[in-house]
Amino acid sequence: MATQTAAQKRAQAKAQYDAFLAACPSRQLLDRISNKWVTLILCALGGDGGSMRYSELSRQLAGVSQKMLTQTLRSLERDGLITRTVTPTVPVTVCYELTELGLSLRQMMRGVKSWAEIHMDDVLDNRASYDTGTA
Amino acid sequence: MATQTAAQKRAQAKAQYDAFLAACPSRQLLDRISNKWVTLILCALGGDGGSMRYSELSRQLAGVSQKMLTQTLRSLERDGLITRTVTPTVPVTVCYELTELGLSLRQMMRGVKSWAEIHMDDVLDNRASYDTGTA
DNA sequence: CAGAATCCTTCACGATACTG
DNA sequence: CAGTATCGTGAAGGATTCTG
Repeated sequence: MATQTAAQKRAQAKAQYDAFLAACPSRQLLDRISNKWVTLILCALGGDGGSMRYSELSRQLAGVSQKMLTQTLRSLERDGLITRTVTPTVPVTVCYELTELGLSLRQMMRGVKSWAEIHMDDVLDNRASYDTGTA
Repeated sequence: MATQTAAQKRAQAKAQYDAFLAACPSRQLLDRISNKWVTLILCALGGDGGSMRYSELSRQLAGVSQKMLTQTLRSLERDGLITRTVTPTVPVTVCYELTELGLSLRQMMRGVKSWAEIHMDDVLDNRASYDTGTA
């Protein structure tokens, strides 16, 4: 059977992909996930119950357009980082949730988001120094 | 003296910034660092001796244009994540190195880059399933 | 070697309007 | 509520040329 194909492939994967190479698929993947909205969506999901509706996400990610939100969610769903669940109520209810895979990436993303918040003032100071020529 | 201004501000910073808010400076910072080239540059620096020349970076980050490389390096320098050292040899020698601040972010970035490489096949499988409609 | 400056294309993204 | 579809623009980013 081929039920372990993915596992087998993954066993070799660790040495196979290299994002430093332009043609490597992992370069494109890195490009997709190195994105403001991806970071924020992954951080938002798993916040409380681990499941959020479209409108909740829209509210939490202040300033995101429907287009960007939908587009990013689709991309994440396609890559298997989140699941989309439609409940046929009236009106319809859609919930997004992290998969195991998405959860594993969320750890890093939380780190990146926190880094930005924690070191904001350091960066601001550095910019001020750089701009005024202060060594 | 104002030598501890930065430290004082940082003491409050942890609760002050929130990247979920559109107007928060940390949102812009998150946008800047959530970037393919930023990730790759930070990963490249600190690789060996911790210092790299412009041409070395250019070679390592396959496919990067001079414009993007220079632009990203300037941005990182301005934010205090890397230092730029010019040695007036003939021809001139320029070395880039991570600062403490840059080093702290590099940890996350290495994680993100590794994640992309390690989970590439998982993502590829998920995409195939999504595209063919295979549940 | 390590850029700066210019031009030019494309596409990311927002705004708007419509649907089940 | 949770989208899809269309349009328009501004800016990101590549290619090219020039310089200390």
